[in-house]
Amino acid sequence: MSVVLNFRSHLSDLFAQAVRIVAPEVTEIDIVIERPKHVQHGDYACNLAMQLARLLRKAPNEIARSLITALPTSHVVEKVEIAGAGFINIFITVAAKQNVVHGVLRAGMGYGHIHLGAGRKLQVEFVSANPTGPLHVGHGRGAAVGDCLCRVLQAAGWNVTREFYYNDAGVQIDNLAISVQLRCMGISPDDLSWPENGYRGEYIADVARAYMAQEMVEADDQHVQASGDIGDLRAIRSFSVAYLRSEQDLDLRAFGVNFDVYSLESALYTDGKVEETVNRLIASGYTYEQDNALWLRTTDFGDDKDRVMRKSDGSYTYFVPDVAYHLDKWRRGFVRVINEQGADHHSTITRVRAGLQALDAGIPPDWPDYVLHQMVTVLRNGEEVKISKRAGSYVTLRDLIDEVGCDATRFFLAARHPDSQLVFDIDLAKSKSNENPVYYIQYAHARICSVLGQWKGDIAELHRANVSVLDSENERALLQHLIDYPQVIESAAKDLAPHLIAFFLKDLAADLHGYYNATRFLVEDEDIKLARLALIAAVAQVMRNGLALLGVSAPAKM
RNA sequence: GUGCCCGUAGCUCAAUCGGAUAGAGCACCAGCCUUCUAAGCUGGGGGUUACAGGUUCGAUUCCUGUCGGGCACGCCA
Repeated sequence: MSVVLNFRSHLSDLFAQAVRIVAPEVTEIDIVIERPKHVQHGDYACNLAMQLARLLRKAPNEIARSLITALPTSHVVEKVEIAGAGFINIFITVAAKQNVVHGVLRAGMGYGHIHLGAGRKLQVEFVSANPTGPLHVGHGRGAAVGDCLCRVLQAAGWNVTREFYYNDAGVQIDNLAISVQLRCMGISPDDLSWPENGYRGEYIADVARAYMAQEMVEADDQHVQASGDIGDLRAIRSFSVAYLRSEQDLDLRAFGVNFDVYSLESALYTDGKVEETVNRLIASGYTYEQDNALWLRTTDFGDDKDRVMRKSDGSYTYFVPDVAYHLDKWRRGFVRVINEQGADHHSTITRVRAGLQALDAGIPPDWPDYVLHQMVTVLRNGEEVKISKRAGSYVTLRDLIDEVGCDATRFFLAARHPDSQLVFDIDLAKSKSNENPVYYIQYAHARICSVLGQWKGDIAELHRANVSVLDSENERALLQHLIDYPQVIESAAKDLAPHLIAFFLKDLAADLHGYYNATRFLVEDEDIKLARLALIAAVAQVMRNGLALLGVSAPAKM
């Protein structure tokens, strides 16, 4: 008897065959196999009969009966029932469910990996903070969501590239260079001569000190030696950018986020890609000159007004290198690109897509994809920590990692739907108590490790456990969770919603704690003992796999 | 004013391309440690899914409007 690990796709296949017999004229129909909320509705449910009712002009119940008759037999199906308005409820045999324990133990770290992406090239661009200051909580959310998304998509079979884009060529960088230069000259933001657009944060003084001390900084691909020459704005500029990039890289590394590719806006200029993009846009006929500037008719592609490409001073707006950058992504062969950004950048979506359409390069109109996360507010001692752009003060990612820890910070930032505003309660994230979901999950894993450690047996023995004795309510619930795990990865990957992993793990941990309290594992009966240990070993494996997707550790002891 | 996102238990949040009786945690109440980690478990109360319509077998989910919160509306990024 073969072990079926993915019941949903197995059932989907069975129903597809049934449809070919019952309604051969219907060729295009989505077969939805869902998990009912209530146990009396079986393990899986199919609404096919209701979907077909209108097409076939027959009563759903009648269609359901025909479908069941036409359904090929399967050793994993215990029985099927018609219920409600025409749902077909499917009950899986207990033996098939119990076998998932062996499936998980055999697959190990690979359990839950699916082939949705089929090895296709996908790129996620995230964080992409300007090198003008330290990363703050908002960037942290982008880093956590983006990185977890990458891990989920990899588990779903995509060939994922993590990419960071530095806007190191615009007006903001000029402001940065001037701010550092002023600090080098001993002028502070309190001074009346401090420019309106200057950066006021204390970190600017750190950059200035390092520059004056002729320090050397390394940022990924470059080494920059400070000359200490106050008059050399270009030198100050490149040193400042390298310095802040290097700081950001350290923060990200401490956060467990590693990028495969760093792209620099400045490189798009030096490589001629910006110029090429401009020429192509002009050639496409969507541009025009007005008010001494060059415009792109983005309104032809759904924008609410046309956008300036080349300013009256001759330089380009940020949006031109953005288009050039995305054309480059397309040429690098990414079938799918996902840009994870703060929602305050949402207006760029229409613009970038419009620019790409104007290129007439065969790029799909809805390419690239976007995941936008909403704002993060930070709570300390029950009060909101206000950010002050004027004073340049805010809660940095580094502060959070130092104070709260990497695990809790990642979990809190990734465990909510990106679309909803997030309140980061520092005291809650720090608390080592039952209020903290991170520890709740990790504790479940540690408890299992502790039991397995006291057993002192060889894990390989568990592969031979007779799992047919696993039939209590707690055991059934845990088996079902193990079975659901690959499906959760599929949902998270399809919906670009990594927070689903966190909720799954909370549920799994709750069931494990319940089981732990209700059951003794190290009992006399060898069969029962091995079966129970095999089950919790499989649970621990899935917890490790799931936590790995969040980038959160799975400690064996707490 | 226009566009996008959000509105679910007192609080923080879920809800499987529209599915069957909307779920967790916290807080509150009552219990469980001489037995594998009590950072845990068991039970209890708590809802007109902001509001009003519409679409259909069926709506927290889709559409329209109203109210409330956030963000964006630059030749900044």
